[in-house]
Amino acid sequence: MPAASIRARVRAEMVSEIKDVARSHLATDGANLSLRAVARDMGMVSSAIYRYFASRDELLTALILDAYNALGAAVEAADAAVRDRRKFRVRWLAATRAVRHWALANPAEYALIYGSPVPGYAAPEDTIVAATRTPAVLVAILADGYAAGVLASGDEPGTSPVQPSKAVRADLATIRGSLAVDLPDRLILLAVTSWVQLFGNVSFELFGQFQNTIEARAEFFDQQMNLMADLMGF
Amino acid sequence: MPAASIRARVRAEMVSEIKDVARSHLATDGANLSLRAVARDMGMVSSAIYRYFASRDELLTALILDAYNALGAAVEAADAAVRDRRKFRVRWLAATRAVRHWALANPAEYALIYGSPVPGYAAPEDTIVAATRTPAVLVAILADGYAAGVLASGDEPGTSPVQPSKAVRADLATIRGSLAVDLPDRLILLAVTSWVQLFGNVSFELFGQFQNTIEARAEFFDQQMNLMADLMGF
DNA sequence: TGTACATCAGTGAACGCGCGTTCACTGATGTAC
DNA sequence: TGTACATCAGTGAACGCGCGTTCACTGATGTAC
Repeated sequence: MPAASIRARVRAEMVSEIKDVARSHLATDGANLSLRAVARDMGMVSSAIYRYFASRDELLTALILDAYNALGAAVEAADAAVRDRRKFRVRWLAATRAVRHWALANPAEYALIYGSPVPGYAAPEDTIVAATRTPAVLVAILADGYAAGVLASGDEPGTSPVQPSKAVRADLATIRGSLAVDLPDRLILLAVTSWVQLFGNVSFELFGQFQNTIEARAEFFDQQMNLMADLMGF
Repeated sequence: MPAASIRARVRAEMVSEIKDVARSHLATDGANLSLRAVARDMGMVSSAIYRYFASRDELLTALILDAYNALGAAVEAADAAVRDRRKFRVRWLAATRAVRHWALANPAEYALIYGSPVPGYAAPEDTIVAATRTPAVLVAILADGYAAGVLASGDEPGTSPVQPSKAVRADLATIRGSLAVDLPDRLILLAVTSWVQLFGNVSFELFGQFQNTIEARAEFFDQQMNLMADLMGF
């Protein structure tokens, strides 16, 4: 192995060690991440960090990207682990539980990507792509169910009293396009609804809104996700 | 009027002016609220703030309390403004839209109460009471609908494929007790679901998750709230 | 109504701490001939 | 294989700034007799 790539490998290890330390700081300080504190923990002088990240914002961006990808990977793995691909409700529960478990295991990173935005920080475009990974899995499960003929398209009367307006249908079309799935409006709408319900539940649990109210958190979550599965028709 | 109460009134005005200035700072700095910056904006020396608030945390707590109460008051007023008390879907839409509008008008305060928790800050018990005001309105609308015989109790077969477990039913009983409403399990569950759906939508819109995805925000929100109304049976 | 005293609001300086970022530098590690 | 040079990682000091909180103090405003 040429010497140059050794240097590159050491460099990559340093980058990931800095991110690891920064992640552990997120847990206590939230998004008020301090470069100096990270450097201190690594036994370096604060200016040394600038060899690896051009600024605090760049480090934050890296952490946000990693978080989206870690969550996305966890959800993909959970769905992929379901042997019988035609058991759509099982896949749905596996994927949504993976979101909850990842969030509970990494609360600070979850807050970084799904909590209130960091003041004065604007996420670059890259993060938007990574953010799509998780919803893509959820929609794929729905699309598979629809393709298998399990889910009703909703054309029959009585399934959806309030029809989406033209503007909403345009948004649904955008989603259909960007995720490249062939689903009728009603199911895309339900997918978004379920997506909101999923993250709404996780955020409420993590951010303390369920305190003194919902104590059987795991069971309640399953109940909610089953309700959404009922709605979608799995 | 006795002189003492003049002093008390001036004092009260100062307290509310400090809170106003602090609120305007929340908008740019998020929860990293700086006492010194607030004092500067008021043309005072930073230590003067301590005549009115014992610490930064106490000021934050006051802002959180105010935010919960302002939101609660807005929602109560929106519901109360519906003349025909038996038009439950209209009341539901009025109340939920009030949440969204208040949040859009006061994004920083919304983030303060429904965003990621401020690191190192623990909300005292008082705030929990104020936090109940908004859900109380939502549940009251549901309870009125149920009392009027408009909503199905859900005892008939086929309405809810997955029954709540014993632990979840215990949580539902707690909610029934603390809000003092007489609703069957199924409707309390749907109330919580709708509550989560409501704030999930508002948070996603405010925290940027709908960027490049949902553009017809107001119409989409109405669509979602109508869907929940369908579910509840209004 | 007038005076002595107590309460209160706000000042200004200080303590002790933290931060992001820049810059000239030292050594070590790699590259080219 | 050996040497001259370039690249790179990390240092240490400094800039200029911010923060929450304490404390002794000055005046003004209220209270009690």
